[in-house]
Amino acid sequence: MLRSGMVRRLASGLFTWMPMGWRVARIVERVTRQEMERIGAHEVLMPAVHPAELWRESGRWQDYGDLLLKMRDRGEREYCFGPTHEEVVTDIARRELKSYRQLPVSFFQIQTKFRDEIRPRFGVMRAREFIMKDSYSFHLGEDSLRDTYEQYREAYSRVFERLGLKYRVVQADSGEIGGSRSQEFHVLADSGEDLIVWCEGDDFAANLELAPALPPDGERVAPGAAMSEARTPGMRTVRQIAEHLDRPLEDCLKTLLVKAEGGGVVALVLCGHHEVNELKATGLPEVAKPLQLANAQEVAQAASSPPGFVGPVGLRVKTYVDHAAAHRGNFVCGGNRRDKHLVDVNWGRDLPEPEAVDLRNAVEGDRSPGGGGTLQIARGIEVGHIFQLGDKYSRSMRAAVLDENGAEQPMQMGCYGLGVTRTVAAAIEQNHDERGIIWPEAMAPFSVVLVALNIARDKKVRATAEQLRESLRSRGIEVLFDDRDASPGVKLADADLFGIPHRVVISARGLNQGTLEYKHRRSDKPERLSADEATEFLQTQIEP
RNA sequence: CGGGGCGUGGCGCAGUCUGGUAGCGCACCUGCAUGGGGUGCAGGUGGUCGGAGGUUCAAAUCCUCUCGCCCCGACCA
Repeated sequence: MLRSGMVRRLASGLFTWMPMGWRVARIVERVTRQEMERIGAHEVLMPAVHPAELWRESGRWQDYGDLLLKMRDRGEREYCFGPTHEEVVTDIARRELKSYRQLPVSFFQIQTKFRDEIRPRFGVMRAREFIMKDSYSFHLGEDSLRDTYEQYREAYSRVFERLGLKYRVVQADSGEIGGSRSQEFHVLADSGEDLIVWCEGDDFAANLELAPALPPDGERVAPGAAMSEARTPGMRTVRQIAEHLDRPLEDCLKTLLVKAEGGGVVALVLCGHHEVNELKATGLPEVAKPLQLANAQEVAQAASSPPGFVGPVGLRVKTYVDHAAAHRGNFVCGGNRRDKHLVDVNWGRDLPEPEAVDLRNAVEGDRSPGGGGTLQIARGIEVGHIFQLGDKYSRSMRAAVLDENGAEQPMQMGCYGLGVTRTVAAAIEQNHDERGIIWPEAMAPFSVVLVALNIARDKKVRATAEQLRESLRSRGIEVLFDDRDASPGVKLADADLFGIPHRVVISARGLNQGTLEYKHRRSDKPERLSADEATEFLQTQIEP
């Protein structure tokens, strides 16, 4: 949808913002800036290029990995193009902030960042160079940090509210930036890269990777028929097994062997229809980080069978069982022998009671951890992320103030990012149809588009259109005036593509009856408008 | 990083296997017609065939090297 001329690609992950797109980006900037100022944050502009020594101090010269674009100047000094500004702002803070009386304080900037993404995709959504509003706050004590964090959460909510986007705030993993509590802001869109989970009945909302999957309610079904062996030649996936044995997928347990910390393997058992959650799995003490599947050799050694036929019965490695799998009775699982599975297996009868833990991704319909009902899942695009960093950077970079007792205390820090350019892309992903973009009123590059048909030849059309344009402009309404000498089809199709909310068509046909035609981008039935009252009418359409 | 694919007028592609005058659609320019959902007819402009080297009488085409881009994958038995 960005082919509408909003941006043009220069190279992988690099885009030029063309006039129409840039207007929208500036609207996002403006709204964001206003909300930042409203909570008392101070705008600054930090360098885009940072000296290596600063990043070595925080340890992230290494930790940030290949995402960091590194470079040298003529004197062979090392630099990076800033992907984020914790180091720089902490350096400012430790020079400028000496007393608790200067706190709390927060700074923000709207800056171009660069992250050397492994694989830039989805156009501007995951560009390498992008514009971000980033803020940093400094505090004495965690209470103050929490207060400011709350203010930012509300400010961000107001930004997305004002832009007219459907969004959700979810609990998030703080990843490599570090720190404790963090939340993400997601614009809901089917093309989103992230899965987010929430419950309408309570205030639970989280990124899928963090959402707990609760144990099922009720009693486990009682054991039935005795355990038996089934032939399953060449069947390596639970789906094939379920179909072959005519059992529901939930009843077919899969056993994943993953590499263990310091060698060997660990077994993870899940229901066939569930997926392992990497964050949860690597949270187990024995499991190696990052999560890696065992290779065929390791599988053969541990289970005396090829991959695909591994099961928990008689398996002599450390085994963790997901709550849902531990709750099943009379289930199917691998037989630890080539082409064999076991049927009607029961915990406590055919093998010991399992060590049940939360291993899987939550699925739609699961019980909410908030207790208010069941979970819903949707795709989202992460457009904002707020963190309580604590003293991670202030300690490693020695940024401290004196408290009221004259004792030196590392400052508590928060950081808050909002992707300006990504928000533009996300808005389009959320609001479009087969004809093009449908901008929310607040984000539209123009409020009104005037489509003057046959303007090159029809003097009356031109005069009326120009008059209307001036009259709208004088009232501060942003107008896009299509005075091209192009066929009606072209002009109308472009008007739809650009997604400007209010469209007025001026044509000879209408003018003969003294009327213009008005249509909202979301509606499909045009209405007639007397030429004289057009300005008034548009103003009332736009104001509310 | 691994696998696959593609680089030929501004854009999208054919031509490459089998070496021999570089082509098509769209866009652009000119003229005429048309004028409410990407309009028609006619005539035009525009190409170091990604780059370098090699084979050959002759290279977009064959060989070697190189650069760029796109897609998929990076583990869920």
